[in-house]
Amino acid sequence: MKHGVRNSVKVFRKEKGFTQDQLAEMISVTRQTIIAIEKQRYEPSIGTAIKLATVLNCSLEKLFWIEGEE
Amino acid sequence: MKHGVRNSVKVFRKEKGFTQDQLAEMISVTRQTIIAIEKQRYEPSIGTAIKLATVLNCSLEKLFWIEGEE
DNA sequence: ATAATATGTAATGTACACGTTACATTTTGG
DNA sequence: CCAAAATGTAACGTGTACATTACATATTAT
Repeated sequence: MKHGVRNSVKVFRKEKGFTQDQLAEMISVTRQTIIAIEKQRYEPSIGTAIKLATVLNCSLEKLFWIEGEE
Repeated sequence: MKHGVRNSVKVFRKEKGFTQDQLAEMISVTRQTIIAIEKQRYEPSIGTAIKLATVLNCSLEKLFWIEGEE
């Protein structure tokens, strides 16, 4: 299990009409971090995840889930 | 902000009557990881957080929050 | 008391989250 | 079209989540 966590950050970001750059700045990370998360290259810390859920105005459970438990 | 994320893992673990050892095994991490999380020494990945919320039978939002936003 | 069980601490190592910079490709609007 | 904006890729560095082992201190039960 390289990393079983999936997310729908890209979906919610587009829904809000944010660019990766904007989203990155809103939660104080770099655009690279947003890209990596959206591309499911790595799973964020709970801190980054909470910030994402907050600015994307959705629950952590809807944003992140373990593959196979959706 | 060393790490602004707080958690109530210890509270929920005790509520369920689990030992650190049991909890660790349930989510496939070492006891050290549980201790470090409970002692707020570091914030877990979203993957570890989801597993904790699952076995402790509570929402991520109740288990983890950003300090000052409780 | 004391033995078992649970919790904590400490040292060392590895993998990976995240930052920084730079450039390349794709998408969008005038 | 074409230029600007958005998205993606790559290389390298740093910090830290997490593993492993070993030992020390609390807590609980007999």
